[in-house]
Amino acid sequence: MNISDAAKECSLPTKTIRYYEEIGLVSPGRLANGYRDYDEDDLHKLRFLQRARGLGFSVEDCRVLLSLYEDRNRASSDVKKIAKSHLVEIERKISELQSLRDTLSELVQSCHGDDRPNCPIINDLAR
Amino acid sequence: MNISDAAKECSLPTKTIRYYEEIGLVSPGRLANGYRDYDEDDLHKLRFLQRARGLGFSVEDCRVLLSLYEDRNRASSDVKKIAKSHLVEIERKISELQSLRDTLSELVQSCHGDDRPNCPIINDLAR
DNA sequence: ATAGAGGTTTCAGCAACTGGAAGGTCAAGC
DNA sequence: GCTTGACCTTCCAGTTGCTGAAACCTCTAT
Repeated sequence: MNISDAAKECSLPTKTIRYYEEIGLVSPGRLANGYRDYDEDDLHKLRFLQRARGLGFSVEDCRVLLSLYEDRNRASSDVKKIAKSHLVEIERKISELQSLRDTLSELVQSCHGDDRPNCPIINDLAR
Repeated sequence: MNISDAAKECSLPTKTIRYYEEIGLVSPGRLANGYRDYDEDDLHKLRFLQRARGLGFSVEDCRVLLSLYEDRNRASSDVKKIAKSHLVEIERKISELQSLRDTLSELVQSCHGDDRPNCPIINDLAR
């Protein structure tokens, strides 16, 4: 299967797929004309990457997850460890953003937003 | 005031301060020896940037906010518009992360995390 | 023969810094 | 006067995860 069909199949841009190859995540075979040729195994990995990235795992996490995915004997605790620490990261980000939102939304609400120059938002930033 | 004192004063790394100068956000004077020399005005701007970046405004937002900050006649609605759209962005990110967290936390919970190879997380990613 | 829709590589750029190298400057201590 | 160490300077490269564009090759259809 050529790259654009693989792209459709896995919901990834061709650019991204080539990039994943460049950094050693997927290595499709090549046809006589030099075109990349994706088999079922490659497609599986690409779908795996698409899902894992979609869940916010870093590319380096994905590299490890892929190798665990390919290792029929890995312990589920190895996978769980990565997922858990990613989860902690996500939760940290959420609460950080929530406190940002609270501060910012107070500022926005206190600003009348009219033609006059007085602005509590700017005042706060400049304080 | 030299750069490292300014850095302490504004809670910013010197590298960042030089970077802000490079992209035209702050332009301190120079001493005879070539050292940067920050006056109160520069420090105000740096503190402003520190706060605004801390609130998650992009550097380009900060550029606009700074110019509004310096414009004694700007309308508060100009500021409010930027802050509001930033707020929307933050709220979008929060709910995105929340749904990520929900999915991931289900997966993590369903994985027993022991020595055995069977792993619902990997299974899900590979599906 | 040619047009166009694919494919290939390589380089540059995005955001917002951060690290490091190579070198100039300054104050203190001997 | 000299050295040491802590500053300062500039410039270049790297980070993350792609994305755009240029220059070129290949295949298919007309």
